[in-house]
Amino acid sequence: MGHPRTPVLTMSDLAAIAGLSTSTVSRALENNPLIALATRERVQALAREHNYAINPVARSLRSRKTGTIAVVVPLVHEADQPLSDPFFMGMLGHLADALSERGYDLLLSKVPVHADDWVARTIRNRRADAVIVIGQSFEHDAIDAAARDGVPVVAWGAMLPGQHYATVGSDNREGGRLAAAHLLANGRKRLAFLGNIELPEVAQRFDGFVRAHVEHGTEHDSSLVVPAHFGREDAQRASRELVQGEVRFDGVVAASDIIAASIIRALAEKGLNVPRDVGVVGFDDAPLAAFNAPPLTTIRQRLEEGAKLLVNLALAASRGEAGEPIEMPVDLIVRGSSVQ
Amino acid sequence: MGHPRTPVLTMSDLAAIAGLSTSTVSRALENNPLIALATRERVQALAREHNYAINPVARSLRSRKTGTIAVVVPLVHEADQPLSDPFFMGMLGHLADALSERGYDLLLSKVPVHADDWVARTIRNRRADAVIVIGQSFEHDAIDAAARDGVPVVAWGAMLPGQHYATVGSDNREGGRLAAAHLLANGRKRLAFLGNIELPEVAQRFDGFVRAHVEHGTEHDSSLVVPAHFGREDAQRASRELVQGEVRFDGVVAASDIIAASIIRALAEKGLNVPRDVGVVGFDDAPLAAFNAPPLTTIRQRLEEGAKLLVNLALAASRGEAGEPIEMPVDLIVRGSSVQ
DNA sequence: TTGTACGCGTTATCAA
DNA sequence: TTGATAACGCGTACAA
Repeated sequence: MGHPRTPVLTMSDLAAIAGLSTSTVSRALENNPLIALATRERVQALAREHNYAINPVARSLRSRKTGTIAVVVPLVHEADQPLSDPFFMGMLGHLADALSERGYDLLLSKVPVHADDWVARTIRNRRADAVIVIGQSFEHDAIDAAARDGVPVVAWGAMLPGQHYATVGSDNREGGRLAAAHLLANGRKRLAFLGNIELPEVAQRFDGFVRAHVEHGTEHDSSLVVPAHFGREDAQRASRELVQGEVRFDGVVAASDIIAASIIRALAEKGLNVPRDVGVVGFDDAPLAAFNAPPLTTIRQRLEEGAKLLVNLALAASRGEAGEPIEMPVDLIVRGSSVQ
Repeated sequence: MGHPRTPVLTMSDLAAIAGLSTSTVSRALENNPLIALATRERVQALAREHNYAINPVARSLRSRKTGTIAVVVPLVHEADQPLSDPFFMGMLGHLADALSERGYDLLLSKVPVHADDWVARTIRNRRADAVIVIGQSFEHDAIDAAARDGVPVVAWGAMLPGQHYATVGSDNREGGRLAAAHLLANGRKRLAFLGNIELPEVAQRFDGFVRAHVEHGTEHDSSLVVPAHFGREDAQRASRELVQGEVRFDGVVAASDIIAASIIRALAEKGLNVPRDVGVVGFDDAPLAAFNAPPLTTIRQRLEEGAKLLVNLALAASRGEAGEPIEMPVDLIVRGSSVQ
């Protein structure tokens, strides 16, 4: 380490080597047909030979494009480490794929929400051509304000009335409805809902949960609605709370697979069996869902497709084009946690 | 969207507003004590008021610092989506934390290995102040060459003789030894090893596996060494292969928790019970390990600490300072998959 | 088909 | 304590 450090070649160095002007070299490297084919090939060969790479920073300054998209993950609670949530991970991976396919880099930011207006600041810090926010969280207003201001920003999350930015998200209401309807159809009578309904997406899932009850001609017990954040620890805390409460239940709709796994574990600790005593439905269809004991019945979100759409919208936004919110269909995946 | 787009304020705009020169403003924003305190405060207030933010690109061009560290994840196989591996995700999350604590951004690249010299190219593309490679994979030579060339690069992975870059990694030999010794000590007689020993880290784990046999006065059966990549699909394929093979075994050391979960599942499909019929030890202590059925006995890697060390080394490297390879202790975590 | 000249927005050097 | 001026490395009108 700390070795030779070959002096970095600059474009004018390369021009000197080639006996050309920098403009010609610049155009040749871009394969600009204005330049004679022979010249282009010679310059490109020279560049390879001398290990020359365009300085992306200078290029950005001049062209006002960074070739980078920022992905920001709002952290709801300091303690949360949501990057460990399989949904975030999966989304991140697919975004990385979709972006690199388009030749873009991914700048990752985890930003503590409500730390003043850090989300807005991060968004405004034009270090990237556009910003993708994973999960509006409580930041809808900040994102919306930035978007109104002309910041190219899109988000994964719920479609909200009057929003000024494009979103891609699952049909959360349908997801919540499918989950609850499935349990009710299988003879479960008293369903609990585990999730933080202050988050727009979760609120919509809960809407669907309520609607399924209406459609089934029953009512849900609001004392069985327990707030649980996506973080593993809080999911465990909330699960224990629900299990140790006095209100009986025989079905649970959870806002994520992590939460579903937590409640199953908490039930087991109390000697209750899933699915015999309680049916559980998760959300996400995370990779772990199939491996859980028992395998999780869950609502599948189409992450890969969603990531591609988000990237499309983000790139469009970076060009100043508007985009329409997209709501993606979800699927109920029935596994062992809900049926015998 | 595509709205007003407030014209972006430049530093000289702000200077004009303040009635100062750009030099003074630049220094005032940096809180340079050369500038009168009153002036500094006035400028900073003005900046906030007008929503001014330094253009990071121009700043980089001039100062030759990007405030960004690149994290590259070599993809061994096109089909692999290693970002879904809990180890990578965890590492990434902790790196993001450690970097943002130091005020750095994280540029994420997934690079297809052996796509010519893409790793080297990415590394050389000074879009970041330093590069952290997660998992040397097969790229040791490329990384080493870049490092010899003066590229500030560090890696998570195995300590290899004569390397020119700093590494942080677990004591893989001890990990492999602990895992195998634990199974042997509990009466298992015939141990299989599931993992791709062409990867330096896995090779070292296998070394430890062999060593445990020697210490125990037994021999391992080389037909029970089955290559398995970290990807979920290949882990399942390899697990089925091992289970359907003719050679009997009563213990498995897996190179990751994902692989451990896969073999347990494959055994279950064949009607074999873990831990009764076969004892299984994983590697990583991923969050899912405790949730698996049965909960996984595993070798814990100290990710958070490792991430911090990697960041320290990367920043040191960006300053041209050398760093020493670090090998971190591992711990055997005994859970239900290895003992009754 | 190639070259000249300027500017992107900042920081560093030197002078005042 | 502040200001003038020159880079940083590249892209692009405009000229040749």
